[in-house]
Amino acid sequence: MDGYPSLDRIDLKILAVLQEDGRITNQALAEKVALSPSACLARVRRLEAEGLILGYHARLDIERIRPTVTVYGEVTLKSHRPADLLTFEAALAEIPEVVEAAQVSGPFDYLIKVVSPDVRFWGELADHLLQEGLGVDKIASHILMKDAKPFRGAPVTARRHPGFDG
Amino acid sequence: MDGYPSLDRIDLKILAVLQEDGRITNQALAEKVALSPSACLARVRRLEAEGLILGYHARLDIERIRPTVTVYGEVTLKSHRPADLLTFEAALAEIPEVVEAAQVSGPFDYLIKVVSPDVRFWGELADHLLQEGLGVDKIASHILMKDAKPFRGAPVTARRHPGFDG
DNA sequence: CCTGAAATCCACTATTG
DNA sequence: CAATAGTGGATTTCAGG
Repeated sequence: MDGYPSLDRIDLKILAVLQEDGRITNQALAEKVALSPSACLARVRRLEAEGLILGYHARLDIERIRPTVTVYGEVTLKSHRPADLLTFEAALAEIPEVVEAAQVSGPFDYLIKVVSPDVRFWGELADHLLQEGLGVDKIASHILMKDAKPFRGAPVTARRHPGFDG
Repeated sequence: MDGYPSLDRIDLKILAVLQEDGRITNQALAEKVALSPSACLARVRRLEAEGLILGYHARLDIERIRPTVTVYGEVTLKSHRPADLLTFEAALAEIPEVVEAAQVSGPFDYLIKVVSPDVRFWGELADHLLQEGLGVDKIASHILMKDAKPFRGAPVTARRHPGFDG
């Protein structure tokens, strides 16, 4: 459990810019953060090596690529022993349609996001999760009706108080 | 409401590769899909223009950049008139800590994901959402304990049946 | 729609401050 | 740690099929 790496204003700016435009050229990035290209590239490589940048990805409009039903599942397990949690997580890792999974506090244990071709597929997937000795007690599901705010990144710098003024 | 664009095997491969590695060079991409660099680039530009590729982003480990508490909020509105939904969604769009929001079916109306510096911030944000004439009835929240499977993209091609064999 | 060539631009590595 | 300059390689455009 080590602390936070020491990041100066330039590092944070680089992270913010790359999160917004992952394909910006190093030259343009260097200009935005007021650094020479070589110094900028060295910082980017350092941020990658430190694991603060985990990867670069194209964001796709999957619903326009093929028919899709996205479902959020609230999964409750029968047991909360660490080994059982890991077994369940390992199973999720093997299912490509489970695109995201979070262990959460509250009345259920995991919130999972599933991108399936139709509702039947989700039904079969839920059945599998309930049957295959994964210790799943129950699953409540919510179908995504509208992607009101697609994920585009988290704020790199924290505000102290929320506000609707920005 | 138009149908799906006609995408051949190469287009789907390009989308899959770029989703996995958004910073791959056009040359390497062209090689992977067995096309010349110029033909490959033309396809990528077409996919971008058609809106199937919405953007490119670095994926950051925000929890290692700064202290973070991620919360899922289940938001119930008082009214479900389209105008009220849009008002609420517009408010969410203005709050950078709300990193994702989905309108869903079921006993609540929106599932929102919030990245806040601490729990107090989330409390204040929830209070604001409940007070400011946005028509919010109630919010149930779940704190993220462990990011069991971070989002890295959705499968570009659909399977017919789920299975744990891959 | 593709290929292939030509020109521009960029990434990356010394080298130096 | 950062700036500068140079080279190899990539991006991008365009002519041609």
